[in-house]
Amino acid sequence: MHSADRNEGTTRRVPQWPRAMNLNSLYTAPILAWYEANARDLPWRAPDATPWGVLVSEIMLQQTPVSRVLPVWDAWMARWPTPAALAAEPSGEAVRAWGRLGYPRRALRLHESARAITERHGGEVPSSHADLLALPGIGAYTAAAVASFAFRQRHAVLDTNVRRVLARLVSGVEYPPKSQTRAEVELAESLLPPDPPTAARWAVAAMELGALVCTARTPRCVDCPVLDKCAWHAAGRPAHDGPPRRGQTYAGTDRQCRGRILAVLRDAEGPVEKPALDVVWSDAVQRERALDALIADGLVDPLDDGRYALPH
DNA sequence: CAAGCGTGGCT
DNA sequence: TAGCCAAGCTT
Repeated sequence: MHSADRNEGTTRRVPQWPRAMNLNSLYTAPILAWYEANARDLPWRAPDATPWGVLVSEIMLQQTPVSRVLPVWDAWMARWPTPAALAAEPSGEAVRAWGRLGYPRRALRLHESARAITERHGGEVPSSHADLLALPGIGAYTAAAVASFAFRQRHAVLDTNVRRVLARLVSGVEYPPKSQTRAEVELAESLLPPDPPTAARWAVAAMELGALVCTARTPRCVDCPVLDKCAWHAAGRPAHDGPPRRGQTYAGTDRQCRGRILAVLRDAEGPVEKPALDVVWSDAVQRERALDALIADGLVDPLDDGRYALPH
């Protein structure tokens, strides 16, 4: 059993034929058609969604399921319909509105981004990949996603869904490598339709296929529009070989402790006394370490009077 | 570059 | 049930 397309090295297959003739239309046409019929009706995909709404959704969706993002996104956009509206508030309000989405540093960075957009970009979300990438909390994926979804530009939008789809469809393996490779980026770029609006459509369609059909655990291959072209399916859907892919325990970690401390501050109307934080975690050493880290991260503000609050 | 960073639903 | 997993980023 040889993996035909493992590469990772120097031998990179460069398409010798014109872009419009290469693999891409083979995969893109059926997936685009599938998307037209099966796309979820998400508010940040609505025709009247703003670039700011798209940006907010992308940050919230980092490592977080759509179902949990929806209500928070709705409330967020109602309260802060523009970057300037959010920028005018203390960062602690962003952290509070973030609720239980998790990874609350995202809220802080989104607030920082709102201020940067207001100050450096006249209040308009920038459209260039480079300008987006320069904003805090925005990496390669999110910059490409916003440029593509909000501004209909042509970018390889390579998230966990797309990486998995391409791993199966083209490479014939169940899961992509643990960390993104150059080869994956080149593959994704080679599949991009030439026309920017179509490329943008393809980007969201490939993601949606990964989210709804080509899922990590139990793929619904019977519903797949490119099953007949899928290398993984053709190979008999071989199981992932190699070391287990993850393993993040949560109970008892600093993360859980941080979460409990921050929850107290989110749910409080104003500053709280130290004992109110102490009761949420019995191990004092770990608790103090977590609190110090929260302060260092800017998520908690230690007041002069000894109380604690969400940041300004 | 591997590790750290929340939370909850699903199997 | 206890992992596995979810539109990643930063250091």
